Amino acid sequence: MTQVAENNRDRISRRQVDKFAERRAQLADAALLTLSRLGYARTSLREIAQNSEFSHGVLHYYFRDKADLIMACVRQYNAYCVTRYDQIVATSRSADELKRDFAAGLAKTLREDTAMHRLWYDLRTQSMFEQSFQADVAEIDQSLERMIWRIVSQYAELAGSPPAVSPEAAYAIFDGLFQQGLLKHLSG
Amino acid sequence: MTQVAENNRDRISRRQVDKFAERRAQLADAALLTLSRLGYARTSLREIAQNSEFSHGVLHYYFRDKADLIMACVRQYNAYCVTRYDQIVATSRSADELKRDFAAGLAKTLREDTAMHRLWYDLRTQSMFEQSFQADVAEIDQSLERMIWRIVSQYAELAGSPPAVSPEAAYAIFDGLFQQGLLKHLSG
DNA sequence: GCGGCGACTTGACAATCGTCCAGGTTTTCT
DNA sequence: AGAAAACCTGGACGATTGTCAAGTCGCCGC
Repeated sequence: MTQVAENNRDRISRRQVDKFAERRAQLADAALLTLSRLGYARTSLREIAQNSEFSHGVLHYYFRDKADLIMACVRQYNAYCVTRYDQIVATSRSADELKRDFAAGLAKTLREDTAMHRLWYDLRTQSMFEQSFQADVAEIDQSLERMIWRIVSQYAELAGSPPAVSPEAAYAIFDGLFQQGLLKHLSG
Repeated sequence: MTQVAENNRDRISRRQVDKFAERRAQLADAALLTLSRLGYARTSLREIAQNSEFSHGVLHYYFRDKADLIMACVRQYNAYCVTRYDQIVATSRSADELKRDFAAGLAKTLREDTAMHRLWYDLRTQSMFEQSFQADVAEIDQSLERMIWRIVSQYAELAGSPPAVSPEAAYAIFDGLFQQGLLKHLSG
């Protein structure tokens, strides 16, 4: 175990978790920005640091190695987008309204958070090659599936008929449509 | 223009296109193998050459640079998979048979060509970041869309009812389902 | 059989990568 | 205030990268 990791333990035991975790989150945010701009394959630790207000050395003070940083980014992304449509589900009064609001929400985030979405697809694809990413990516994928299922089941309830597909299929279908939309949007 | 590129011209004018193109294809094949094993982000030219029967220098003899090689790989992949299901479309006699055979074909290639499929998703995602990939990737995507549409429209004809969705949506849906299947298959 | 050209190898290059460390600065605690 | 811990910087390292030039081998026409 590295000295940094041991220091982390000490900090934790001394109730300085907050500051440490805050800076980790701040650095992970900066990393997310750079990653979404360049993609996983072209992002270096120095580039990440350059787009933050710190030097490149600090990254190994807060993260064990590059994989540790990337996974922190993935987890941060998770919190970032899971609850995005719960508001729509809660407030919609009819099936048509839900469908229209959800479609509008999808279109809006596809337009405004383009870079972040393509980063998600990038990292998910990386998990097909790098086993260490699989667990975290699968967790995010499942939470996205649950999010879609909340929409679909609420829609079915408002429409008065049971959903036609399984949660897995529903998520896969919406994801496929969204990904194609993203591809088309990025090429004009 | 590099000297290599000028040499290419000369070779072309001397009707030695065949040998040159053959070796290019052979090297692109070796590159596809390595790419599907490691993914775009972790594949180096030396690694590609090591998994072929040549040295690393030869790659710059047949390809302008790394991007040129990667794009040759993408184009090679195109020919590799576009006509995969045409046999099924041509021989199926009923809607149910078509559905069953197509599903079986999808499942089989998902199992047997796993690495190649994840490479396709990797390269398609890279095209979201690297503009130089966009044109070729979009062309493959469209040919895949046409392939799916041949299936869907044949199915609709056999079933005696018009297709329920557009070609773009049909492809996006099948692609989403296949990609989820691939993810699940790669994690167990 | 010999000169020249195409095909390929080898070694080197500058750049960049992740990682680590020595030291300086700031904060915290007594 | 002074000591100790925490935080951060900047440079250095070995490895690896894409690229390229010099050189070797073999084949074909003259």
